[in-house]
This record gives sequence, structure tokens and C-alpha cells, in this order.
Amino acid sequence: MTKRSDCPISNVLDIVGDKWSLLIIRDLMFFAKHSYSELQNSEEKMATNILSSRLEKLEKQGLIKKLPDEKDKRKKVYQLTEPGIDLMPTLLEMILWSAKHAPDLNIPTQLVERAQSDRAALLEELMANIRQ
Amino acid sequence: MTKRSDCPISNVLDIVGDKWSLLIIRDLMFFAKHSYSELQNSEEKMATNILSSRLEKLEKQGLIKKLPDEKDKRKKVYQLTEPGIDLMPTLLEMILWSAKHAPDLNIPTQLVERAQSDRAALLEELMANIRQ
DNA sequence: TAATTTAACTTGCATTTTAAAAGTTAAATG
DNA sequence: CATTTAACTTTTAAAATGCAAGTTAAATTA
Repeated sequence: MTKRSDCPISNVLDIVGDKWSLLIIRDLMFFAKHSYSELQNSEEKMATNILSSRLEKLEKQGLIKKLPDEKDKRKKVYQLTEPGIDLMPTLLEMILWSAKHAPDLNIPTQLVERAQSDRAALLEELMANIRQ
Repeated sequence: MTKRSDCPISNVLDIVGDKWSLLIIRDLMFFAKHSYSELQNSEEKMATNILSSRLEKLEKQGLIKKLPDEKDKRKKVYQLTEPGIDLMPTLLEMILWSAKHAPDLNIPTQLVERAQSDRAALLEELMANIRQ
């Protein structure tokens, strides 16, 4: 999406403001999915053409990078970049919002409790963990 | 949008995961816009039919409420509900992301600095301010 | 008080995006 | 060597979006 304004929120939405991009980020972030087929098999079952176009956009925007898989030449490895990893706080806040307002969902309770008691350290830990 | 999974992130995206909804929330939150025409005139210039359908959806989801304007009977007043106000931390994180990764935009510097030094209190203040 | 303007929409239609299904290509496996 | 797997691409239909114009009720102006 082309830039609509100089607003910082609008800017984020121009990059990941659709139904699917943040679910790809989620899968890379919380579920350690790194291949096309793993991403394709996530619970929400996104169409392959959409997955393909979103990966391309996210790569172009610098949120992920795509590397050849050394073990299996058919495969590609998708990884978060630093800007991608920096979306962690935003995603965490979405989880917390749902924990509060849609408590019937699959809420990662441990994470929520830790976020309430020890937010900064939790984030550091989660993000460091992805970088490793 | 119909519910795609029990994931808390997916849940938020089902509600506000499009190009426009969070800009409406932003305008109610940071720019004290409360009428249709004010929302319509925001920098990004959303089409009136889209604005109309998003307001309807946000109201149905309980993030905003629509009240008659007592002073001008032609007008409606749009207000954030508590669930809507609770999106503040998510929007703040988006601002912080852009402050870090797209520093050429219109970044509210005061807010960013305060978020870094005093996040919890800042959020309480901003949210209380909307409730008033 | 009649004419005009304003606010909040709705409608119609063209364009763009998304979704679903099937097809392609290269590499790995049996 | 045949089959399967992985990562796509293509096709076509359906849905969402964008733009322009139209509607209705209330307020303002002449």
C-alpha cells in the first residue's frame, strides 16, 4: 500500500494493516514457523497466493528476510529482521486486549500474567529469544 | 469479519484488521474528533461509504458508541467505549515502532519520550483523559 | 419564510483485492 | 524411475474498495 499520510499509525497500517500480515509475523514470532508450508498450515488457513504476496511485501518492507534452506534445496527459510522483531510489543498488546475483552479465546495465560507483573523484562526475553 | 480462529491476535484483526478502523480509533483517541464530518476530513480522506460501514462495524463490536448531538440535531457524536479506549496501548506501540523505524514521519516526540521514561503513567493519563 | 447550506449518510458502478481451486517446477524420497 | 513435497503461479469468481452523485433532515442565511 502506498503511503497515505505522515501519521505514524497510518504508516504501520500501510505496512501490516490487513487481515494476514500480522498473522505471518505472529507465526514467525511465537510459533517458530519458518517455511512456506508451515505458515500455510496455520490455523487460519490463508490462501497460497495471499501468503505469497504478503511474504513478498513483508520482505520488501524489510520486516522479514528469505534465505535458502541449506538442508533442503526446495525450501526457503523465513526469518524476522530487527524491525520485524520490534513488532513484538504491538502484538503483545493485542494479546492483552483480547485477554481482557475476549477471555473465551485461547489466551496464553502465563504470558499475560508475566506481562502484567514484569512487562519490560518479558519483552526483552521474548525478543532476545528470537534473535538468539 | 467472521472469526477465523481462537488466537487472540487473530481476534483483534477480525475486529480492526483493515486499513481504516484503527485510523478512526486514532482520531477519536488523539484528535478528539467526534462527528462524521470531522472523521471524514482526516488526512487520509477515507471514502464516505467506507467510513459509514466501519463506524457501523465498530459500534456493533462495542468499540464505539453513537449518540445524538444535543446541540445540533443533524449531528451524531461518536465516542470510544472502554474496550475502544483499551486499544490505546496497541496504538501507542505502533507510534513507537514508527518512531524507531520511520523517523521521518510526523512523530509526536513528547509522547515517545514520555513513553520511554514513564510508560505506565502516560497510558493511565491518556486513557483517563478520554474517559473524563 | 423561502432558498441555501450543512451533516450524515446511501446508491450505483468501475476498479482492485481476495479466495478457492488447479496447475507448474525443482528437488527429495521410496 | 515414479511419486511426493515445497514453493510457488495462474485462473476465475466473489467480495471489498473507491469515486461520484444523490438523498433527507436540520440549520442557517437572505
